[in-house]
Amino acid sequence: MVTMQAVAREAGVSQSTVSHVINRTRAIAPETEAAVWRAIHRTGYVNDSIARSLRTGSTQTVGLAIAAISNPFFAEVVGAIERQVSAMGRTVLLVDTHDDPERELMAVQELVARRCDGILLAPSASPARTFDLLERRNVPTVLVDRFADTGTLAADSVGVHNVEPVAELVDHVAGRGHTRVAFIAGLPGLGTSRERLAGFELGVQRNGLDPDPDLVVVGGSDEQSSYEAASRLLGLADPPSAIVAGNNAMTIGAMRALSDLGLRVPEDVGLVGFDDFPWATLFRPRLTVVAQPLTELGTRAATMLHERIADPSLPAREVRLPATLIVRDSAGHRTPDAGLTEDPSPP
Amino acid sequence: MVTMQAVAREAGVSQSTVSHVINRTRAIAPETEAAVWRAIHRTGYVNDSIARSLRTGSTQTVGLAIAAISNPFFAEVVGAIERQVSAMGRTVLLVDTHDDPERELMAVQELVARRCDGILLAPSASPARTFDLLERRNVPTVLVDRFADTGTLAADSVGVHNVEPVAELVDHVAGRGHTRVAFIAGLPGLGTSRERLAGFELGVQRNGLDPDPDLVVVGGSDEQSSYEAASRLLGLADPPSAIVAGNNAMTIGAMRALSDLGLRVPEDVGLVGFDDFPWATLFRPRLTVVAQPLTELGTRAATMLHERIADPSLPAREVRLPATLIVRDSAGHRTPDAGLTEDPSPP
DNA sequence: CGCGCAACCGTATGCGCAACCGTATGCGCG
DNA sequence: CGCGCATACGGTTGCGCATACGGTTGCGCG
Repeated sequence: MVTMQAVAREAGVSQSTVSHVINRTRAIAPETEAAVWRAIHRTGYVNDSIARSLRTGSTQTVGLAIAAISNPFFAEVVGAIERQVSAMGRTVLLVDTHDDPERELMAVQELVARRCDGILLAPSASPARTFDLLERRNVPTVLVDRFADTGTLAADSVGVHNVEPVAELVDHVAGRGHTRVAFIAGLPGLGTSRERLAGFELGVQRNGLDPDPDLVVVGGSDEQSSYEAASRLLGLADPPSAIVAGNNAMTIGAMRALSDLGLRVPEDVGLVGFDDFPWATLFRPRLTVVAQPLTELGTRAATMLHERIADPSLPAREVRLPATLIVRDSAGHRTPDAGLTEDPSPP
Repeated sequence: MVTMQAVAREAGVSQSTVSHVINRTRAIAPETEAAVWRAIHRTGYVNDSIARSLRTGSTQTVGLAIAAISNPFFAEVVGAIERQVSAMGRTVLLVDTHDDPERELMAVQELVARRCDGILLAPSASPARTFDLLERRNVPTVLVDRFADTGTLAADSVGVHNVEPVAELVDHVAGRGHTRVAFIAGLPGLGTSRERLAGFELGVQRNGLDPDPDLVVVGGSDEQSSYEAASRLLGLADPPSAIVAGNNAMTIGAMRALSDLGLRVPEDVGLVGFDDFPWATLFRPRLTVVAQPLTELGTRAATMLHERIADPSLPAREVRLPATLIVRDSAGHRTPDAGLTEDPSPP
């Protein structure tokens, strides 16, 4: 272990001078500084941030607690977060909550124990105890993607508008002539699930569609349970003519179910969903979806956390980014409507 | 900040007893232990791992240095790594190398400074200085995805076979009747680029295809430069009738180029690539590709690092996982061949 | 020539913890 | 009764660093 002591000995100065050279924290004679740098390079010294952290109380670290890192949706957000956090001089500690309140609590505990300067969290369905911990330990916190009732915890939130975009998805489907439209909802309790369901109900209402409660099923936010939900939907005595799915995995699940049932999209059943896909234009059918600004989501979250770390007394802020409807082919062609974003990619 | 001291005071014992209770590191009288735990819960104490790390010299942390976290390929690997690392009681520190030797060095320096117990690295094209650092600091290292000459650094490597699978890709294309087959190669210097190019050349040779050097172009491993490479290829006086792309992003780039040129796949030009896609079966055309076992890649890498941390004197090991050809439609239908994995998904 | 002040540098301390070492107590046994 | 040993616990140190504080120069100026 090459320590500052060793460098100091090598350079013929005291350990404190080495520290000051490294941190530019007081005036140093040019020759002295040069000697120190030379010694640093000769010895291959790397400043030990563990010791530094213990001393300063700051780890220059940000905790990122999310579920399903392998979901391409989160992947892009994570990428943007890493970029921004690192640009602001910190490092990302990555933990997976697996969308389970218990594991979320443990994950955040881990981050707290590691003295992260702040935490980026995509909260699970029951984040109360996690919020408790965060508040007791005064950890600057920013919620990503999902909104939640933070109680007395002063945390910022960054996400997209969910209600209106899903309603617009329903508008679009209705405009294509569908009247019995179903919704595959996400994991109950999640902010996004709640809001998107509300958006669906708003859309059903304002388009005068069939409000049959049988048309709303819980998809559990993942592909498998959505597959089952869609199968159930299509098994109804009076099945829907179109389906709205609450996120990307559920859209795929529904897609597979339709395919296994020998149903074509959009000829037999319309299918639209929340979340766009990388390379979505290569899909057949080309899915009509609501797309989120993933990169901005990550960047904004990181920036806001940065600000909150700098001033923890900041009032809680809520940022809603726009989610935009991307019209492609999967809702059918019956009544081409106008005024919407048409995807410019090749057929 | 509630420290061990505070807990000790609260419980009426010494700080050292609190430490021993927490770490189960010596016998404690049941009542004493209970009192300590009670004090811990009352005060909301969380063991400070910064201080512990300084003392023990182990951070229970693993550094993960890769490029382009937002690439779905790496996303799945990262997910698997996080799962495995966390299962083995450590936390992941995430840094992005951006595939640039300079930034890679800084990223690894960062990880070393944070005293990671070990490092998982997807090496850039010129990793020599990074390897130097790793060796000087004796950091247990495992290379992921890309193989590289580690010199005197005793690092393990985990990746897939590249040569034979790419050659099989060429076999397949040749079997479909193509004779002028082009290759879009990845960033020069990357182990994967080198090996896949070798695989292509092997395939060209053993199938007696046109060895025209103009048919091999550098795609830079990303979508944009592959787009340009593919455009150049199709602008040739005697253009290829099929293209093999070196990774997923380059396959997409080529796809877009063909599409913009008004060329259909596979009718006008055949296109196959390395790396499968999530939801690849929804693509039209359904791409024939070589798929990597991403989850196993991550899991194995994490496990091997674990073992190397436990015993740093382990000899360097190299693990090659199988990459399997998944035949779909994108190379054309001229001569259906047999004996290969047929993708079972719906047309 | 000597004082003051700036420029430069070293000494010493403590961050919170694990672990070494030492002490106290109780108990069995010769 | 006293020795030896096991059990239970506390005091103390030092991990590597940042930083408060103090010391030592050297130089300008009256």
